Amino acid sequence: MPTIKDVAREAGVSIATVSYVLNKKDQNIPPHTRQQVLNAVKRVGYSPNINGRNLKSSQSRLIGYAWHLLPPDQVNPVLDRFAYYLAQEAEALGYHLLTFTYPREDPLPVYQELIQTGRVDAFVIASTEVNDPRIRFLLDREFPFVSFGRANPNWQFPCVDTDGRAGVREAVEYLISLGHRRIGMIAWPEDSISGSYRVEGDLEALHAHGLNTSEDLLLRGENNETAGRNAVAHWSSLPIDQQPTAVIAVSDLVAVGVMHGAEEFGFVPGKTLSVIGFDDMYMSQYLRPALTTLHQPIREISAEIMAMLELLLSKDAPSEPSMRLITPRLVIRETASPPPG
Amino acid sequence: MPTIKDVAREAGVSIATVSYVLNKKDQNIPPHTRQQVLNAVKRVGYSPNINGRNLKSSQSRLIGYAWHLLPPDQVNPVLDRFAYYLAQEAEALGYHLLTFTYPREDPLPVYQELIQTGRVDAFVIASTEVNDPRIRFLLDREFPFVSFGRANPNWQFPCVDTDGRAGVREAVEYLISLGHRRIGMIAWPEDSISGSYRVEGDLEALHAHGLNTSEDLLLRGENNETAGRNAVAHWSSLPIDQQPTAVIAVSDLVAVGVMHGAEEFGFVPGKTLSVIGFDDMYMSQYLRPALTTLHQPIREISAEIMAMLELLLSKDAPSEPSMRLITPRLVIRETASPPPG
DNA sequence: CTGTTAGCGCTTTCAC
DNA sequence: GTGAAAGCGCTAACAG
Repeated sequence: MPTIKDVAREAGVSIATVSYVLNKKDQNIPPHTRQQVLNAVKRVGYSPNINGRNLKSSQSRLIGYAWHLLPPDQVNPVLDRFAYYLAQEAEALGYHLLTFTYPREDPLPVYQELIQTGRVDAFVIASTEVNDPRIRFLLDREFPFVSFGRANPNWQFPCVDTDGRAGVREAVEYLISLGHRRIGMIAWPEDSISGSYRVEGDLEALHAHGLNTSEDLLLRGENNETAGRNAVAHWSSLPIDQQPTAVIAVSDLVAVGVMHGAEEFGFVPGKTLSVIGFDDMYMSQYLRPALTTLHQPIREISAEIMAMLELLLSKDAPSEPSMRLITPRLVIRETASPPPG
Repeated sequence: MPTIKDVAREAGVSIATVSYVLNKKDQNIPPHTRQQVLNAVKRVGYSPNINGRNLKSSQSRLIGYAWHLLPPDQVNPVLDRFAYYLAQEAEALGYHLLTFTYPREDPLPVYQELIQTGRVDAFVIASTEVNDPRIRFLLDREFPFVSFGRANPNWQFPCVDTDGRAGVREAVEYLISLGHRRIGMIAWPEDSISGSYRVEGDLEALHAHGLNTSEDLLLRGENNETAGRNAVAHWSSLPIDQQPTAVIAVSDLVAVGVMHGAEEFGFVPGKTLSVIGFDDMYMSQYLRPALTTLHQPIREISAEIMAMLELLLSKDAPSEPSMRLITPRLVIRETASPPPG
């Protein structure tokens, strides 16, 4: 690979001059010399070596993003798209994404190593949990990062998240407008942070309309198909006038379980039992009936995150850490209709 | 961040000595000095800066992997797991994965740039196509890479692939053993390379048992749900004694379409119309009935690819480019049973 | 306007 | 056994 020296020799100038024209500094290079250099660059096929540049400027122009493979080969259908868009946005700003993995029980050493060796200039954190140790760790070290997802309302850090509360509120309002009066929800365990916001949205809308929010209507489970089926099993055991006619599932995956459970227990999904999911995962459009769901605005989130990151990385005096909530979009397909009767 | 100088000062030795003990060269460092250095390293919290190291050794210890977002937000359910395992394997060998994107119509400039700037030491190529221009490009420049997927039988390059032919052959044999005699297949368009191997496996098994391979049984379409439904629509219009009793779908996504189409046209998926898919995507286990499918051995493939890459990157005289085929595993669930009657 | 030069952090050859 | 020093490719302060 040609270096700056080759170009200098070829153009008959010094390496400094080459660097100047390439970095378009305010140095007044006369057009003639500049052209000479540019020609030489083209002739020898030169691009600045990024390692040399990085060493000099002590940066890496790499953003670390940790991948999360959930227990058994499970991939979060939202996060894979997220990573793609993140990479794309990063590239637009002259960065690249370094994707890495870590043992679920012990993330910190990996982050530590990446920082210490100067591998990355910043991180994007996803799949946050309550009091996420990674966020605490980075905050303590004042290492730049932006998170997709909240972790602790008392910590100040730059963060973008889906507004699950507003999304679910809208979904419930929609069901109410369809005529539903008993609306169930299947949530994640109480320690799930994004799950909690979604539940809040549910309760808010229900309260606003003076509807029943009894315990029987709010069930919880892990993020899998079984959780949905179990919930329907439970509801079908209730007296008929206490059974919900519509359900909000905390994720599309759970919604799939609801649809299966519905069939199993004598409901007609989308007819005698309406369902609304959350995520809009790729398969959801192909389910029968096609799933009405809240679309996670992944693309906007990625863009927003990278914009924040750029700000952090560019200005020396980082402004107040801000938090941006982005409202999911209700995608109306076939699983929500007026209640029977 | 502390540098090697800080350690040297702290330990009262020269930077060379520090480097020697850290790189465990055969230099005979007496245990006492070595310990002194190690203590100093710990005390100042030092890790070698990777940019310095990279510049010196003119490498980056980064593997480039291009992401592929198919048309409308579609993510290949296999490739996201692939990327995860690839990252994991790379890390085990002291590399990291740099994930990048490129415009579908014009990949080369992005690869070119990554090479020229010294950003990556090698590439892993996935989603290969016939005569894949990226492979031709890298071959011409003698830049190290390993591909997941074949491209041209006349080109010599290191490559790992799923043995679609063997997999489909096994699936068809299985259907035959169940008693099926008319077995259809839904393939991708003829220019799909991995699709062609899967078709070969189908035809081989059919021929071996002297079964019908008429044109009506081999249908083609894009990689989506519609392709599966269209195929069933076509078959249901055939005289009953020409309709297949079982179908091999070239992917799980297509298989989903078959299941929907089956219901729509009066078949019972898994009963009056057996279906076997390909991929074992995450959702397949949750379909009703659960999809019998060929599991892509993604983990093994990633490991094999990284092993090949390491060989390429380590030895100066790269051995013969080899090709490894890995046979998918038939995962028997609920969509294949003996034919009716 | 342009060139000389120092130095980013590291590895490694060559001397002592 | 250990250290001095060169140099990887680049940027930028400083001369001239």
